[in-house]
Amino acid sequence: MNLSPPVTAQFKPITPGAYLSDQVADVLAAEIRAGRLAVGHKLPTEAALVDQFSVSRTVVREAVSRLKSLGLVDSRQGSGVYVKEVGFSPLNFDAKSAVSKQAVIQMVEVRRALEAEVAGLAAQRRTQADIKRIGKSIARLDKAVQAGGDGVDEDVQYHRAIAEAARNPFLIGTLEYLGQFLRGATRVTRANEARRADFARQVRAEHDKILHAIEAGDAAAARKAAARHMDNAILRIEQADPAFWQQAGVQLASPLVSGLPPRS
Amino acid sequence: MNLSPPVTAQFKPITPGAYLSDQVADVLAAEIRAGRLAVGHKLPTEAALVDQFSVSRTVVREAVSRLKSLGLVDSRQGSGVYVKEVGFSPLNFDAKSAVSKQAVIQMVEVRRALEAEVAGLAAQRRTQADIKRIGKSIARLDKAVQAGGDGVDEDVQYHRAIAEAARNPFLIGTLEYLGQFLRGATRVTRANEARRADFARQVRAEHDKILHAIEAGDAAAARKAAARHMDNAILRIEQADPAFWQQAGVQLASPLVSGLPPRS
DNA sequence: CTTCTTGAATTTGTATGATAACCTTATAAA
DNA sequence: TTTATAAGGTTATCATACAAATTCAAGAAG
Repeated sequence: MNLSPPVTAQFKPITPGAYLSDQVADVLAAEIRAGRLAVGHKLPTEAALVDQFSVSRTVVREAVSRLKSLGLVDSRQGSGVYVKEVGFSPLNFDAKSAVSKQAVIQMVEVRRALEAEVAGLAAQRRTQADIKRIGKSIARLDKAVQAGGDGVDEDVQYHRAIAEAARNPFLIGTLEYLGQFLRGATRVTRANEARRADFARQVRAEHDKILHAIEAGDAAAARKAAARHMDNAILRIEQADPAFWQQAGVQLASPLVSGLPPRS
Repeated sequence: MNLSPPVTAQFKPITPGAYLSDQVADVLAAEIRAGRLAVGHKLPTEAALVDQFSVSRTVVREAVSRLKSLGLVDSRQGSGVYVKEVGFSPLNFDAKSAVSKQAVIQMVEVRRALEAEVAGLAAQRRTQADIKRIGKSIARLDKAVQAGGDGVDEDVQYHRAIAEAARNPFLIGTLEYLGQFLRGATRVTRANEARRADFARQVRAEHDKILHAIEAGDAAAARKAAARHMDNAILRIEQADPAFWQQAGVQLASPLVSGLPPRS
């Protein structure tokens, strides 16, 4: 019957001092990565782990919970916790890369490809509700701009609304990932636009053009409009305040003091 | 005094059906990523969260525990839970996604966008050395096919050679990331191609067309050819052996590369 | 003998209460 | 002003109980 668990002996010093759940989670994660708990196999039951580690069930459960969020295991109520097919190495650009102008432009090149695809798919798959959402997001952007805001958040919302119309979670995910790095640059370029009414009008026109192409179901036009929008974004970045590319570097390069929370 | 917490109102439907801790963790993670819980700020206390979500403290603690392992927060006993300086959260598609036909097609849609961009940029930026490398990779692919191999590795090399000509490390990185998930599907489609000489010829012609457009410096043609190549890939996937979509899960195991977020 | 049902045992999910360890703040004392 | 001390708040851990889902074996039905 008990053919699965390699019976992980008693692997534990578990010293007090550090959090117990951390220690248990680390030990279990190490066991899995070392292959001593092979994929598909069942972990010892919570009760067994409680015994082996001499900790409470609370600690064991929190540890397992963390393994779950690390993607190392899956739990099935009534059955057990199983080692998952170990995931793929995640995509993780160097955060420092995000601060050079060249890197930002390169990332926008990636985004240009994705935004064009998203717009094209959205044109093919959009519903009336999608159109409405996108239109509303443009309205919100206008409102924010007129109120004197930079409209960064609204701009993100606008692009997200289009992405959702494309019905492709991987496109959405990848774009959001890129968005993390481009947020700073977006803020600068939008601030730039705010200073120049012609820029603002141009951006507004670009947004409208994309929406209309999507509404018309014209995938080719939507792709072209979205790509154009990103091309212009690159131009606007290149014209942005050069000072940004210094100060931003400093701000992001500062060694984070993950220890203490800021006293505001 | 209580100047920090943005008092996250009551943000919750929390429907039963899925695990409560998952839902709470998702909501909190979304709040943080959306910036409504700014960095350095303190999360509501466990007691407050219990009230707001109407769940037990067990659930809240497991949810917070998962946020910790995601690197979104840090907790300090006796003080509270604080939103951490969010490093950029890596892109990490669910590995399970790689085995459904629909998901694979959606990923190829992402890849279509990127391959088109890559081809276009390569056409603009290629050097003679690039052309030579790409041509060689095609030759290697031919050789592998004639030798009876599936040519998966050579196919990857071919696409990588083009990507390098685009001179954009982020494009390369994103494509390689996707490649992890699509490797299994690629193997099947190529096996499919190997069985049908007309398919093999078609693929070979597509590869040549991309290369020639890049060589000619015709970005538009290169984009179109690459997109076409991916469109056909989707068609070939749809015609692939349906049995694959059941068994596929088994062979996806890959050596994991310490995907753990840095621990303090 | 095979197949299906049923029910007990197992296992994870959730709820609740209690205690310990640690932190923050206010107050009192020097 | 500075330092101690006390009080309360907050997270960490432990313990217990029940709910929900699964597993498995015994037994009934064919």
